[in-house]
Amino acid sequence: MIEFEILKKSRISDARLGILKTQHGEVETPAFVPVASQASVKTLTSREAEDAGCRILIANTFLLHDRPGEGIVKRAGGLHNFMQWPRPLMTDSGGFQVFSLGFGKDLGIGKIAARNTSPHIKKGVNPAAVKIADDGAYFKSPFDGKTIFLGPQESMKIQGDLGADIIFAFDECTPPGVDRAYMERSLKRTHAWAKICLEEKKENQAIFGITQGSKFRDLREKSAKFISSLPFDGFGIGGDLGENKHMTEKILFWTMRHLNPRKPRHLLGIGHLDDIARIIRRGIDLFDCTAPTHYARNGVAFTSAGKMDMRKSAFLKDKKPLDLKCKCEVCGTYSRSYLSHLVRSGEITGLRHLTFHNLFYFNAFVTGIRKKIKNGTF
RNA sequence: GGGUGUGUCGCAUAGCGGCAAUUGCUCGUGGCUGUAAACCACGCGUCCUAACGGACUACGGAGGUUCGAGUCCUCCCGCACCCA
Repeated sequence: MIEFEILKKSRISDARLGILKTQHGEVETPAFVPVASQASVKTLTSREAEDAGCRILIANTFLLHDRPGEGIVKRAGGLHNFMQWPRPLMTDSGGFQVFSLGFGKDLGIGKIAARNTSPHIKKGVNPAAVKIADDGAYFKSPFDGKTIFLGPQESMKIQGDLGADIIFAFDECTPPGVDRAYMERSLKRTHAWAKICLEEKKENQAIFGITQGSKFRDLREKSAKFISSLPFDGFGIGGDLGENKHMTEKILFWTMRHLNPRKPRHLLGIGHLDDIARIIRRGIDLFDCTAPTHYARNGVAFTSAGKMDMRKSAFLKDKKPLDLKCKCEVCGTYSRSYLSHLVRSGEITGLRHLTFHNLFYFNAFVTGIRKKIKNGTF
């Protein structure tokens, strides 16, 4: 199981400094949780992920269930052994795929939608490739089209077999644009599933319950209160987060004060650089995001000088290191020119270098914030 | 010297006489927040238009046939292969 110790609370914000203790070691919080959906931080070895400062990763139930299947992982001795990652691990429940393979795919939107956010998704409407029912979600696999059913029981069984230190309850991650009636019904399901997850999960695993509610204040509050009333080991804040960052902050504000303050809070799927300070100030302890790894593979580096698109030919003539202030191996070794060349040539090593740097940069960024909380300036 | 092919927008390709012309790559621009993502979208002859759209110039070169030619014919040039 886990223990969560809060070492310090900020006086100038809701930020807190803590230590999350698991059977596979400790994580200083606030912490960034890099995404290793298919039991891999794409392009990196597990050792390299550690070298880039990663201390905890999150893998994905739906994807690992689809392939290779949790049985393979279980027989390998669990996820830690399978991927040779000795440190703490989380698994997401598959709830995100209810969204990403469903309305997310249909509408071409993310969790924070800049458009199409009027409440136009009505109760009873289902996305094309996911049918959401009271007992769970019927997915059409994006890989071979076969039907995959995932409900709270299934998710707990799979996550039990995968064997991460911390698992998440199975929820419906709603898209931006659900109307109130849709959200009310969805919340009933997510809450019912939360209780089932608590009953079904393995004893030696910690479980975080997930709050939902879209952008409806009373539903966000209701969900936070309900999930907090259950014996979860921590909380995930999920679902769509409004049409802009201002709304995201409001949603966080409505939610956070109803969550048991002694338990860790994980903001699911949010963590662009300009979000990180804000959400930590709101009291978030953990957050995962695909941005650093995903952008890296699309040629973009995050640096102290801002986002840098290494696909641009202009960088071919730039002999400076990627980030002049970064202490990572990549910045200490290679020029922008070389990295740009690798990216433009489609060399996989270029994607590795950017992934390594981006993770190092994100982790260092959060380490910097922890220091500031420690010395009282954050 | 003889024969058979073949030359299309940077490269590679498609193209029953109605075509600014297919597709892939390159190139350019934009996007990516619990990863369906080393991906996706758009653009890629020139000029005009806010836009629908329009005008010009284009399929090795020069002629020709035709209402109309990248597509057919003749000659020339380049390339490939085969026979001497």
